[in-house]
Amino acid sequence: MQSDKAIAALGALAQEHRLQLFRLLVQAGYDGMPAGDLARAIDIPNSSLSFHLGHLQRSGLIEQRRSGRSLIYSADYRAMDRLVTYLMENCCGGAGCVPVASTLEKEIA
Amino acid sequence: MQSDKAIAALGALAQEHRLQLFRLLVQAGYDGMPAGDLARAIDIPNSSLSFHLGHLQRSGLIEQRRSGRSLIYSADYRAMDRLVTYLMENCCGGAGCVPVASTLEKEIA
DNA sequence: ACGGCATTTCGAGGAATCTCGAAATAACGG
DNA sequence: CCGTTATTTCGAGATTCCTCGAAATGCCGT
Repeated sequence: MQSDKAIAALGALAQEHRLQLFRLLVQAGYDGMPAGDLARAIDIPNSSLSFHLGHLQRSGLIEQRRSGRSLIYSADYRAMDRLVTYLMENCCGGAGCVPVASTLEKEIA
Repeated sequence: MQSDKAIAALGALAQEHRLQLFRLLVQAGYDGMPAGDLARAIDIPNSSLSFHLGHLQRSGLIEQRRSGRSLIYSADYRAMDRLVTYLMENCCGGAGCVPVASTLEKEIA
């Protein structure tokens, strides 16, 4: 994952309503949830909801499909996987969130 | 970790310069780096650098200590660990969003 | 084709973010 | 003390973000 993609994903999650939405969709699993249910669940106007869903979608974290007159949103687990992997590899010093071995030994010594 | 802390950390990393800074500090290990070196490394004015370092620090991702006339910044690996843990527990459907983790550890070993 | 339901797009206002020069603070050496 | 170096704070301008009502779009049942 390139850092600009990571920034887009981080920015998408760095907002109260969007993080709430994404967590709901993660819980909902592959089936996802229709927009209406989401709006009701977090109690915001439809237009605001749509703005945030669009943001999450543009960042690649969620997907959209149609079912009748409802649009169903679902989390893209692979995108989230790529983000977490990016963070672990680039922002955690390699193995888990622990600095690289050399500096770690220095700290312990 | 509560979601408002997670949002602060995500927002702090969701910016080109700040992500760059944090990655540099992760690489630098516990020793960290002085502000001047950071400004030179990513080529931005000192006042902008200070703005972003302040942001990262307020979000809890980095720490500051003084050494002579230099201020040394270093990554707080535990904060990053908490963020990644939060994402895995709340945004990855429970059972780990990162099947590659095992292969990563293999590479390091 | 028409009416109604689910959702998005548009537009505008207000808030927050980013940038950067200039002035202020802190620490060292002489 | 004074000058120099390292860094932060202040202030203003430009840009982006968030919100939400009103209008538009898409789909379905009749």
